[in-house]
Amino acid sequence: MTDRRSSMGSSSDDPPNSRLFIIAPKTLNEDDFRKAFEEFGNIEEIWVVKDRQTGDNKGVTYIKYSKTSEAAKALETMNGKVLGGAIRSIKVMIAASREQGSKRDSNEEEKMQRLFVMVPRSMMDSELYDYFKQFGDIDYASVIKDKTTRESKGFAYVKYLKFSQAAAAFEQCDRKYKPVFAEPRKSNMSRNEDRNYSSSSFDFNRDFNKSGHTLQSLPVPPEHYNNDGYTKLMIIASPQVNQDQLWKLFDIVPGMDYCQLRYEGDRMRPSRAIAEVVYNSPQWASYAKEKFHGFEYPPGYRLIVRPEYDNLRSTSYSSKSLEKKPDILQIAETIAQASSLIQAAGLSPDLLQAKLGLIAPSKDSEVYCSIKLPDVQPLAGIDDETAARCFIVCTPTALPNSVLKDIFCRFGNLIDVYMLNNRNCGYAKFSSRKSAEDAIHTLHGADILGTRIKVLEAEERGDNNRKRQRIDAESPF
DNA sequence: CGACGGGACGC
DNA sequence: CGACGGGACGC
Repeated sequence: MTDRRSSMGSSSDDPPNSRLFIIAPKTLNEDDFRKAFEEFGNIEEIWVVKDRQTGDNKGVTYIKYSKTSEAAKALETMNGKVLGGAIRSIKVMIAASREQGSKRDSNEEEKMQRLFVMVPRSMMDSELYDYFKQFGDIDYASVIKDKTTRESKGFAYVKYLKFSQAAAAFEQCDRKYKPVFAEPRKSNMSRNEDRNYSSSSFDFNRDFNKSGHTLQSLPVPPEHYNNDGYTKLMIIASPQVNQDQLWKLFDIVPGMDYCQLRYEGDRMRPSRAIAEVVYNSPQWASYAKEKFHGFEYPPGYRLIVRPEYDNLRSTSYSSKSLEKKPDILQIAETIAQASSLIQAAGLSPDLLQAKLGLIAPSKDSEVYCSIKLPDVQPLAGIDDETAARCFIVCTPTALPNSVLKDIFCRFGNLIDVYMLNNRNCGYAKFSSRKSAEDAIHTLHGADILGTRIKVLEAEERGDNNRKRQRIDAESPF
């Protein structure tokens, strides 16, 4: 049952793109094809299609190779060639799957030249390029990133100029990349409005947990800016945020009247923080909404900011806001501050903290982490192998990836860090044993953003591990 | 007290 | 121009 041929048959597309579809003069027979195509690799089958009744050659032939790269070389060399004294040349293509039949999609070539690969979340485009260029001429190498945070999603596209180059990468790249041939990008179909912007569908858990896909990306028409007249905002934030922090954050925008915060849920372990923030003018209120909605504070946790309409003031604000309005320079500076804050959301929490130092100077690092952290260090090189792994446990719940990365990179040589799906444990991979040991030594038992983390040496993966405790218990002392 | 991931592109 | 046959029971 481990024999994949038994269920697939040699005419299937396994490995992918290893079967040729050939249009050729009807005079050519199987031997003609064999002679011409055997030099490119191991041919599993040649099938010259004949009419069921008459037995006539239909001018269509399939050739199945063992390897994708063999089919690639054969295609690139033989397409357009004339075989065995025939008049017309042959046309060589990659056969579509049997299910797909004869229909072909628009981006035919892209399907053969582009790979979809898994990469460590630390990998950047340039590193991806530098690794994959050894297999051929790269059209582009692109790590997919979250739209708003710019964090890597952990996968990437690599497109080559030739099928044979993509095939070489597909077969020879390190298996940790788990390469597959990429599905062609969806062509100009009907522009689907797949996002649901209904404003009543705020879901705290969704917006809290999901990275990068919040209502924040909603395009807001400029007219919306001042029209509503609201001056009060409702904020939903991580329960780790306190009133002082939130006050200082929203006070960046001029004209804040007050900020009041309460917690929801268990008193000892609140589920979220809810705040009301009131500005002395609708302009600043909507400006603040614009800037802070979706902003990561603390890093990894997006604020949800929405207008509150219950308390609309008429026009009484106007005189007040006029008299309190700072001068132009001051406004410009403040906006610049706020903007750099917003941009910093995509950067490391370390850098973000530096920015936040402007407004919450003293104990911000203690909010972030209970211990003194080393400085941020560069990640491991792209060819570095994993030398040691840490096993991580977060209580009560997993930390966001951006935070994990920031914490664990500080010991140097970090390859990747991730939590297992829907669990509070995960792994950090290092290319240096010392780095892993340092991380364990420093981070074990630390408190990060209100989350207690354990950092242990990871057990060898795979086989059932004997329990150490038992052995320890048996040994005297 | 938790143990081995994940998969689709801003036009 | 141009899209899918034939093989066959062993442990």
